[in-house]
Amino acid sequence: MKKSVTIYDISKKLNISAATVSRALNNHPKISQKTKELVLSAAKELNYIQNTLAQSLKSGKTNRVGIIVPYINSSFFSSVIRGIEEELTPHGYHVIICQSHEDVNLEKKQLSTLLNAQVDGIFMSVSKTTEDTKHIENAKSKTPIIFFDRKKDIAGISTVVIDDYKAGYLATEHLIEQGCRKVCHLLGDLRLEIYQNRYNGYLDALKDNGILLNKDYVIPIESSVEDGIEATKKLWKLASPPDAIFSASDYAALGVCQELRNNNIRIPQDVTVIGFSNEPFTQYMELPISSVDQTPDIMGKISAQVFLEYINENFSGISIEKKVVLNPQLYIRESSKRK
Amino acid sequence: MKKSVTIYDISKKLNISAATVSRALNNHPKISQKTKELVLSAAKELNYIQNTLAQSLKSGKTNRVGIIVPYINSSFFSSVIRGIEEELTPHGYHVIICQSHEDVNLEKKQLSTLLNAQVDGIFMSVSKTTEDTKHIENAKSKTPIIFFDRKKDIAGISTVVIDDYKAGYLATEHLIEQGCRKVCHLLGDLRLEIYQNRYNGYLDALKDNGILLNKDYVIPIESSVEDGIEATKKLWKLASPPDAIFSASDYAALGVCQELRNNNIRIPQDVTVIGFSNEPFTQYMELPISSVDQTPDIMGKISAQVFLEYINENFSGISIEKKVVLNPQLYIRESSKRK
DNA sequence: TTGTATGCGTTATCAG
DNA sequence: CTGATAACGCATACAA
Repeated sequence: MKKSVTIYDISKKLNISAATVSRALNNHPKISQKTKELVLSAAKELNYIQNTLAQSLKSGKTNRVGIIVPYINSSFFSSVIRGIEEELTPHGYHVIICQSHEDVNLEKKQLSTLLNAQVDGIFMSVSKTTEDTKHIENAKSKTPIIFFDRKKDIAGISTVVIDDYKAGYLATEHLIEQGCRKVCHLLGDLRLEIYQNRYNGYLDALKDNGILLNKDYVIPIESSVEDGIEATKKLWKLASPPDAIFSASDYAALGVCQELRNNNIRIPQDVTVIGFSNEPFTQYMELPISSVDQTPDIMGKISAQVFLEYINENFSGISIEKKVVLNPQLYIRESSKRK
Repeated sequence: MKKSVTIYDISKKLNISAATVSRALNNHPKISQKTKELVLSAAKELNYIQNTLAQSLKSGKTNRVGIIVPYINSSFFSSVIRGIEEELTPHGYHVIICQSHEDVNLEKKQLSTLLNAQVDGIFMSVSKTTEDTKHIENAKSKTPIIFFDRKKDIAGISTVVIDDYKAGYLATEHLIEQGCRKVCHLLGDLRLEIYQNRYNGYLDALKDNGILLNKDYVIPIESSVEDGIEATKKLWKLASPPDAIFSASDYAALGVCQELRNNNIRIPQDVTVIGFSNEPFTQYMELPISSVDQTPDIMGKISAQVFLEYINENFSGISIEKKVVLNPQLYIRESSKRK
C-alpha cells in the first residue's frame, strides 16, 4: 500500500498540532487566517487527501447511499439511478450500485454488504423472487430504506412508485376510445405488485366500459420480444382475435408489432397497440409505438428527496413514512392513434 | 444516530476479550470451536453487523472501486458498468458510480471524492471536455486507474478499448463492398480519440479502395437524431449526394434513415447506412440498421480483470501497464445489405 | 487458545 | 486562537 499523507504529516512540517491542522482544513472559525493559509498550502504541497474513512468512523455518517436494482442496464433503472445520483451529489452523497439479478439470495447478500459499508440509506427495487421480506425488515432498523417502483408493504418504509393501476386503466381506456372492444392484455409477472396493478386497471377499464372480460385475451408474458411474438400467434389462433393489445412490456409490444406486420395485419387500423415503459426504441420505430412513461428521472429525484427529508427529520427524532405516487404519462403514438 | 452493535458488546456479553471476538468472527485458526460458536450465536442474537469502515481504516483496503462515466443511463456505459460489477462482486468489491456530465470540472471533483473515499481503484471514461489531464495523472499516484473506451495517453495507466480505427475501416469497407463509391461520414466530436480513430479508419478505407476524399462528405455531428436529420439535409443539397453513410453514432444514423424515408429515398437500394454502438433500437427497426458493436459487457469484464491483476501483481511490487484492444463486431442488417 | 495494548486518521472536548 | 488527549470499531503484535 502507498502510505498516505495525513494531517499529522502536515502538523509535523508546520510544527503545529494535528488538531489545528484538522480545524484549519475544516475552516473552523477560531483559527487564524494565517494558519489556515499555511495549512492549506502545505496540504497542497504534500498532495494531501482527506481520509473520509476515518472521518466517517468518527462521525457515524458515511455520506454514501446504496441502490439495489435487478439490473443496472435497463433504460428504466439506469434513469432512476441517474435521477438519484444527480439529486444527491450536490448534497455530498455518493452512490453505490448493486444488482440483484432478480435473485432474492443475491439481494440479501447485497443488502448486508451495504449495511456493513455503513451506508446512510438504501434505495431498492425488489427482485421478482423476493417473497419473504425478513431481510429487508431486519435491515430497516439499521438504516433508512426507500422502495422505488417495485415495493413491498412494510411498515416504516417509504415508497416512491407510479400509479400502475391508473396507468393500466388509462392505457386500456385509450384503446377503447379508439373504437376497440376486443382489448387484450399481455400480463407481466404477478409476483410483482406493479403488474398486478396494471392488470387491475385493465380489468376495471373494461368493466367501466361495459366490456366483459375474455380470459383468452389475457396472456402472461416475460418482458421480451419473443414472448410478444408468441402471444400474438396464440391470439390469432382464436376464433375471434382481438382488435387491441395493451402490453405490460414495451419489448413484448414490439414483438406484437413485428408479428402483426409479418402477417399483414395493419396497425392501428386492424389492431391498436400500446406498450409500457416508454423505452427509447418505441418512439424511433417507423411506426412509433404508444407507451406509458414511468418518469424514471422524477422517480429517482423524488426518492432522493424523501431520503434527504428523512435524514433531516430524523435528527429531530421524528420517524416518518412517506408514500409518494407519481402520475404515469401516456405517450400516444401511431400504433394506437386512429383519430 | 442508532448506536451500532460492536465486537465490544459481544465481548461483554460473553465475558471474553474483544480480540477473541474479532478472531472468532474472522474464523481465525487458533480459536476453539466452542468459542467460535458462542461468538457467532451471540452476534446473531445482538444483530451485529461488521463495520467495514473500521476494518478498512485498519487494513488500508476498502474493497471499493469507483467508476466515472459521462452518463450512466446510456446503453453502452450502463452495460460496461454491469460488466465491471459482475466481475468484481464475486471478489468482494463494491462499485461506486459517478457521472461527469461531460464536464471536466465535475470530473475533477468526482475523482477527488473517490480518492477521499479511499477506493482501491478507479475505472473511467473521460469527458469530452477533458483536455488537461493533470488531475488524472495526479490521482494515479494514489490509486490504480483504468481507462475504458475513452482514454487519454498517460504513462502507467492501463486501458481497455475497442479498435475504433479498425471499426471505422471495416464499416467503410463494408459499404464500399456493397457497390458504393460516394461514401460519407458523420463525424463525432474530435476531442475524443475514439472519433478521431473511426475517422482515420474511414479515410484509410477510402484510400485503399482508390476513392478520393470528398470533404463535403464529412459532416461533424453530435450523437443525436436531430443532427442526423440535419446532416442528411445538407448532404442532399449537394450536386452529387452520397450513396452511403457511415455514422459514428447510431442516433445520427437513425436520423439519417428517418430523413431519407421522408424523402422517399430507398435504403439500401439508393443509399446504404451503418451506425455505431449497436444501440438496442437498431435491431428493432422495421428496417434494421447496421451497426458496430463495442462489446461493452466484455469491455467491462476485461477492465475488471485488469484491475484484479494489478491488485495482485502490485502486492509483489511489480507495476504494470496493460493496453487491451478489443475487436469491434460488425452487425450487418437491412440498412446496408444489398447482396 | 486467549488477553492486553496499540494504531489506523480524524474530530470533539477540555484546557490553556 | 491553539494544544493534548480520547474516542470511533476493528485487527494484530506481543504476552501469557
